Amino acid sequence: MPELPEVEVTRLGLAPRLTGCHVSRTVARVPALRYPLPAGLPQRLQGKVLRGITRRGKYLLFDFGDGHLLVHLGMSGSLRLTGEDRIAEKHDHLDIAFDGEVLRLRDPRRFGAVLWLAGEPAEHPLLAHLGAEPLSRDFSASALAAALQGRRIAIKPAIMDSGIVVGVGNIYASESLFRAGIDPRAPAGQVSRARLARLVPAIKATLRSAIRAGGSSLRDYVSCDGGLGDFQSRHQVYGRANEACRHCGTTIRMLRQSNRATYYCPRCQR
DNA sequence: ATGTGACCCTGGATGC
DNA sequence: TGCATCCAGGGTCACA
Repeated sequence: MPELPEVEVTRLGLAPRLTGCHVSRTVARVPALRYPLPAGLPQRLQGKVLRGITRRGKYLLFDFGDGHLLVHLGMSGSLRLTGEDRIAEKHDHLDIAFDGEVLRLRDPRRFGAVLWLAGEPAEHPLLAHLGAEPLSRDFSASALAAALQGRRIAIKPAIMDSGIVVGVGNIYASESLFRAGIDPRAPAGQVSRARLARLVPAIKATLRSAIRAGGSSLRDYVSCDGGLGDFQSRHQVYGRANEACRHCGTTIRMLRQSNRATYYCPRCQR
């Protein structure tokens, strides 16, 4: 489920509940997700105070003062708050108890990651080469134009390249290109400046509106087993192959780019 | 350097 | 009902 909006909704839900709380217990139930879990994590976290939660791309960073716990939710991960007595279910891989509330990581496909970062997070190999934050001022038409200069890759996989811009996953890449009226197959380096000047705000607007949609179910999300917001009901093209474009009625098409499904309206996106 | 495809893993949907 | 097949929101890696 998680693209950037889902990760941000998770952060917004957890931060006010957990910031300033002490770790009373940590339980790891699997040795590894994508990577081995940090050795001695329970001992390391014991008694530590959580200073805050930040996000870089789809990575969450839990600041414990002398280091950060990095969490990535992969394709199927979720973080929920639950009671101390709630029994862990299948795929509940990690619990961190904070003064009575338990932060629980569930990830059926185990594509997620949990790492301990002792140093400056931005210098960690997983984070050091990441591109612009899409919701920051740094992500502008001119910055995107510079990053795409001379690139022959199609624009859709280009905006999913985390070295260019982070957090634009498969759903929101298709949705943003629809919103901007750009053909997903267009060579990235040849998309005009005027079109990039539409695409950048389209990405920002798509992500922000998804965050707001997730935000509407925020309390449920954090307190029980998680509604995911209703953004999917607003999808213009994603998952709508052979259905009518909501704007012009043309049949939505699906194709594969870099082994990922791309959805687009051949009339609205040229 | 750049772009593409295989792959990590499990579960749900679909079809026979 | 059971079984096989395909597909999935991410990211890394090997290779052309």
